[in-house]
Amino acid sequence: MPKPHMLFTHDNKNTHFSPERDSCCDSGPSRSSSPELAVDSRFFSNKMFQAYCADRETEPRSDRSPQSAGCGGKVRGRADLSKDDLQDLRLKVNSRERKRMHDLNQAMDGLREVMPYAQGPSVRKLSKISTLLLARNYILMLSSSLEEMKKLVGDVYGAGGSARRVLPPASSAPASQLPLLSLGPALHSLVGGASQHASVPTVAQAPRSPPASGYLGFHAPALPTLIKDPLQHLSGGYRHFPGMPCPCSLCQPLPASTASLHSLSMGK
DNA sequence: TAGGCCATCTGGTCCT
DNA sequence: AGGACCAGATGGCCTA
Repeated sequence: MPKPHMLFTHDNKNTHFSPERDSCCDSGPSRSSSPELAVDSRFFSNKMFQAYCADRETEPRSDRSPQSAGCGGKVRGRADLSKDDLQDLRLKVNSRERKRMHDLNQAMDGLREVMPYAQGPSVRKLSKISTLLLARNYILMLSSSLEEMKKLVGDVYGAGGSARRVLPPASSAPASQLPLLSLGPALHSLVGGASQHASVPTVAQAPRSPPASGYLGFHAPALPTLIKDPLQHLSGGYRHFPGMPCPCSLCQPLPASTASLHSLSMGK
């Protein structure tokens, strides 16, 4: 016997049926990371949908005032609402919550798009937690690179050199092409499993690389699954990006200035 | 088959 | 009062 709310869902990975979709407050699917909401014909023949319909049909509708039903203004307290009205309210709330989560997923997709990680149909999508952790390290790395760049420019100008002819404009290089000095280990540990679909063969990690938890900047208990096996990335490949410095630990040693950043703990 | 990840529902809380 | 936000619960899909 499924929970009541489960009557409204069907195969949430591939197809969805949501009675709430009829709500006037629904603004339509906004999700890109999850399947579009669609009515699956199979649902109309299964027991879940029949149970849902039977449930609604058996409810008395005479007490359904036009003011309290649907998205109309509510004039009664929640305790005074009929069963039908409560259900309508519940569907409305569910619809809003679903849309909110879809928007959140869309933002997550937007974040994935700007992450220096191989993307494509054959590559498994980064999980949410991996995306967030990777994004954090990416920001730290970019900040560190920027500081180093400033220091370098300062040194060059301080020495009276002709930096203008040597150094490209700061804005000429996209952020994704800045040196990924310390992102490699984090990438390896975060996407070790996901990158198994990548075409690049497995690479061995340099022995100097610190444990993944240290690079990720979070403590082990916070994410036991991700760091369950710090060397898990050894079994996965990493896709090198053309025209982009390789972030993997083999190609890029970890500078001290960046390493210090990774000792920061991630606050909750 | 267990575990990870996810979408969804739900009730509570806070804010406008 | 209504909406946003959050966390817990639940069940489905996928992978090792």
